[in-house]
Amino acid sequence: MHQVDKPALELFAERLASLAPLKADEVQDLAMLAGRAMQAKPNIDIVSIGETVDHVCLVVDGLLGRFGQLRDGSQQITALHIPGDIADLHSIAIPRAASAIQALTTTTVLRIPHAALRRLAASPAVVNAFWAYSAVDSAILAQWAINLGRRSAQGRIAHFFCEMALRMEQAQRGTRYEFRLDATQAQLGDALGLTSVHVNRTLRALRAKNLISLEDRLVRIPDWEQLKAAGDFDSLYLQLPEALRRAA
Amino acid sequence: MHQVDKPALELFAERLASLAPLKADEVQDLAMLAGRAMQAKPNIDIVSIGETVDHVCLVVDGLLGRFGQLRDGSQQITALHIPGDIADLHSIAIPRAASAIQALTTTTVLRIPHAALRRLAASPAVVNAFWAYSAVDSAILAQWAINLGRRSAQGRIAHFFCEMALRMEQAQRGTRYEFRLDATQAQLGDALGLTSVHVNRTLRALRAKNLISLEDRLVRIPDWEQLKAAGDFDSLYLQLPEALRRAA
DNA sequence: CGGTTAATTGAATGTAGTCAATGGTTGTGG
DNA sequence: CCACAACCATTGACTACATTCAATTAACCG
Repeated sequence: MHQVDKPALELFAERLASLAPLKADEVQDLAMLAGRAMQAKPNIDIVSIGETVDHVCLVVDGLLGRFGQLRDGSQQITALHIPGDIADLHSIAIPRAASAIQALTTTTVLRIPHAALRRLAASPAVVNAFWAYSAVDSAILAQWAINLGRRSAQGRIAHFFCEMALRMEQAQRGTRYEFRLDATQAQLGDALGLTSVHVNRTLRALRAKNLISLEDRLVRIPDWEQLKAAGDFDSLYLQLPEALRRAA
Repeated sequence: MHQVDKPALELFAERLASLAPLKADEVQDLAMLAGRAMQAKPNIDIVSIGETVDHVCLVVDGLLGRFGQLRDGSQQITALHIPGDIADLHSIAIPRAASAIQALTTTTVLRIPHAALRRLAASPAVVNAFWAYSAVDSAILAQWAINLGRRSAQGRIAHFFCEMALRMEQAQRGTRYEFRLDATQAQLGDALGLTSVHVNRTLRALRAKNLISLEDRLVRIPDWEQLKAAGDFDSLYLQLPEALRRAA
């Protein structure tokens, strides 16, 4: 029997509460938001660049990415979103999308209307929580940029896995030592600014050093401290709640 | 006689107003915010990673950068801020800094207390404008990541100059065809994820193609359309006001 | 006038990209 | 049930873009 995951919306509400003080009933209201569920297939825009949206995308199950596409056909993933994340909460503040959103694997998305969120945002505490959530998203993006700009392939992948490990743990989709990452090596390349070939070779090198093990999309981290060192990773930017921050 | 620039704080207030509807008196209040002015010298943290700040940094004159520093001493600039920008407005939502802030050249900074901004943020319209401002900052960061991850050195620099050109024009510090960028080639390298040597060679190549001309930190763009093409640049993400968007 | 900082150039090196081929797995329709 | 297609991971050989190391020149400053 498969254990039932905590509802994504509840995860989201709790994360907001961990970033800014919210009253119990505000958290309640957030966790009870309604929306339209949909299945998203890979390689199809859920949101396209330039589109003006009137809803946000909550990841219920699967993996969503924000994509920048180049004229020559290559693309760069600028953010990855796991269950409990809202991929474009900022669209409330700026409804015109500057980057596309696509699923990496078949993904269940809950589309929540801006209108509903704006109603809750009448409370100053809630707007502040929304803003703080966006700010963390932005801090993650800054680390992404540092990763792309200044780290070697091995360091990049190590840092990336460290981040995903902690986020997965926070989302209760595994632990930092073992979690499932449903992306192809080509998609990892798009996230890391590498080619799929080089991702493959670099993963092999990391496996050889016993920094990670990876079979069938299941990532295992035998020695957290060593991987952290290899990726020059510091979890500060994730703004983890006290409870999760131990030894992160 | 040097023409007097429009006050940075006024620029900031106007930009907020262009991102979200604000009442005239709200714009007034924003433009009259008080703070403590300071001179910032290059290579010294104005804000350090992990620090909890109680004020934001408005650039009055000069150039500020957000820095990520790596263990090995290399660093990646994740954002550049010109007069009229607040480099860390998000610190109101998340006071603990995830990246350092430094000046690239001697820079005049106005430190405005969070408390003063929070007072104005009592108005829902103002919080929304703050959030929207942060969201644009984040969209710029996403393009930065795309630049670092997927563009060639020439494309990167071309894209970067296009962005700075339009932002300078918006800040009334030059035009998109000619503006002053007070950064060394090593600093450009830190922004672009390249070494100073390669920045130098790539600039030479761009000059040879007549895409830019550059002497004494003055950037000239003889053919805007050509540079746009070289950098695969689309200004959408900058959310420019109607008036500036022509042919951008 | 040294001393520092920045730009520029050359030569050698190295990391990651490109092109290409193979094998494994899955899914599907005849 | 098998043949075929599609997708993904893996590997090899070659290439190319960017880094590293090093040296020179120019500009500026105390």
